[in-house]
Amino acid sequence: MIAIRFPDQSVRQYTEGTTVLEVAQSISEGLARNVLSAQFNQETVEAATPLTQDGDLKLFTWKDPEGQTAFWHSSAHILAQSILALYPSAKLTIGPAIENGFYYDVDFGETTISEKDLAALEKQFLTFAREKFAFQMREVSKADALAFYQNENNPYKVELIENLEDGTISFCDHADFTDLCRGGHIPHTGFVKAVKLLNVAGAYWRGDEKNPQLTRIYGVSFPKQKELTEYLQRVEEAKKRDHRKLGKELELFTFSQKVGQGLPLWLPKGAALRERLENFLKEAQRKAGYEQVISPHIGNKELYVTSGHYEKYGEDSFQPIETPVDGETFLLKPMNCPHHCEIYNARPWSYRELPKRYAEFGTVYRYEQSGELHGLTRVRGFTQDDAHIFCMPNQLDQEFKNVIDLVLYVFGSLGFEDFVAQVSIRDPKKPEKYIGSPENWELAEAAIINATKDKGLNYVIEEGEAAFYGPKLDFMVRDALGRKWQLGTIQVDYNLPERFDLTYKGSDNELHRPVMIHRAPFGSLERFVAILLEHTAGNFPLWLAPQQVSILCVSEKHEKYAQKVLNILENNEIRALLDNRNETIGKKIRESELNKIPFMLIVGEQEATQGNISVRKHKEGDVGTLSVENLIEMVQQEISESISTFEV
RNA sequence: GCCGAUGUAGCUCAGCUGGCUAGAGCAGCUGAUUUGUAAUCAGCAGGUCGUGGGUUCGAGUCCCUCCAUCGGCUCCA
Repeated sequence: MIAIRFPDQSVRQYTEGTTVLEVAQSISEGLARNVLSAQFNQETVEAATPLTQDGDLKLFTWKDPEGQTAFWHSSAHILAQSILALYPSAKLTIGPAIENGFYYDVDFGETTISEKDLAALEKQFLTFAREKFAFQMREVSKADALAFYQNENNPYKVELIENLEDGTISFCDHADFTDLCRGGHIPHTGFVKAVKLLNVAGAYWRGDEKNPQLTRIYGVSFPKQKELTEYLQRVEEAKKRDHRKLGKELELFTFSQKVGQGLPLWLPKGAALRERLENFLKEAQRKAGYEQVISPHIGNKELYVTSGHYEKYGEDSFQPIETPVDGETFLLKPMNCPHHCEIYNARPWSYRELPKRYAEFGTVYRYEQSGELHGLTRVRGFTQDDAHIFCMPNQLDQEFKNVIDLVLYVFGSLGFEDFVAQVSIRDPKKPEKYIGSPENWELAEAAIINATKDKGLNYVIEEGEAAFYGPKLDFMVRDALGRKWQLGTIQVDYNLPERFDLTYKGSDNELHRPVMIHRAPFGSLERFVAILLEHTAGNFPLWLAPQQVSILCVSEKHEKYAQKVLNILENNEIRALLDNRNETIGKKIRESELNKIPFMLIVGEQEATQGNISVRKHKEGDVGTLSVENLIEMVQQEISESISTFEV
């Protein structure tokens, strides 16, 4: 007999060799029907796995992330089987479960696969799924595994197996289909009742641009048709919050082919919104001891040679600007740091004067590859809410933590609670990507991790995500479709101070090297506005709304009174607009609602005589008749509730 | 940059396998109407069908080039 302990700490006895599924059956038939996968003593096991020793067992259903992973992983197997059924000469590579579904990377040789081909694959997929083929794991020797794929003439699987240890290799069979696999399947294919193959994309073998490009087929599957329908509806809903769509509808920004791709044009409402964000941050930074500086949009090539940016990005940048006579070379400013280093270098500093905190809304230009441009989130010209802090090494920890506070204040004020703090460090396998000494890198990485820990932030460490000059703490936020974007960033840099020979005179009367913190709470105004749009669906907090109030005249007769109301609001710093067009009140309300204007004031005969206004709130409807003074209080109250001041 | 898809009026879209002067709604303009909580009515105007080439008696429709956009990959100082 073996003793199996469950997550609720209860223990049951079973005969040795009882399978996971049988254990589930002993608890309830319903559970047994729904078990997708399991964990035994921290290891992933399958429903058919016999248990041969005492241990902890966790059973996963569709409600558990582990259950979904097994479900989608298994779906990838069915997809691969379907691909081979329809394209016998296709070569399979890898096909994992992902956050929302699964994919399979396939070398189709000369055949091109397009989205038109997915319907046939889906049909084949469901045919196989309905057969209820059981997934069965088996151990294979490395030699046998290699022989199997050499026989299939599949160099990709051969390469994968060559990198595996003999004795750790397993295959998974279902029906007559076999795949190299570590395990973690649902009991049989019949659990998959609905599938949608979403799109095809090119993906480089092993994620390396130099390797051949494979065809990736993305899909998502569910235990019930209804869940698939709901999923697709959610995606459709999310698309309505696409910042590109909202930006156009709300007249915030636009793009022009004549101006150039990736170069946003801010319309008046968008520019005003952006200006308010800038002022909001400027005010907080003023309190936090920052000083505003201004630097030009171009810089001498030597500046970027010194910083190391030229060597790293020169070839892939906008190409140099040559002057007509002197033969000098300038570059469009791709980042502000070198300029700020030279501002620091404008005079000698005493340790008594540090830290220096130079802030600038600096517009920079980067030649992003055309395929990478994406609305406002990835552009070729954008404005960073940049600042550089020059401090003594013993001030680094406190300065870094102060910046964390500032970023958290900014995120909190704008409702970004769902961020991931990501510590971006070097890729240990690619030291050639980074400048500076390993000792300084270790100092910088330790500084970030310690400060982040001390602040009690939950964080994840991502290797290979550091900047070439230093590690970062990045604040990642998702867009409407769940894609992650870096907004806020804080970076520790020991390298640029050396390259620019930055110094301060210490109490010992010797010259010392300051440490530099690069930081941008928004990241860039463009990307921040984009993500803010997707989060709010254009319903900005009142203090940010391009237009806070619209005054709607019932008829042109009441225009004079409406004008008076408008003047009072404007005198109280409320952004209001008068709609005195010859249209019905219903139409004016409809348009104000569509424009997501927070307050609508209906002004007609009654209001003009009584000297009050009828108030309607966006998405909420009629809130009754108020005096103008009460309305002003209401607006001011809502503003002060939605934004707090920054306390140092 | 690479893989796949898309591109018709300011916006959202229709236009079947190539065949009359390319359609609709909204927005715009003109006029009527002077309106009470999500679209008043009528009329008018608006398109070199992304660009350049080709096939054809004939191209919005088929083929190629380029450009832009969308979904991925790679990249992101």
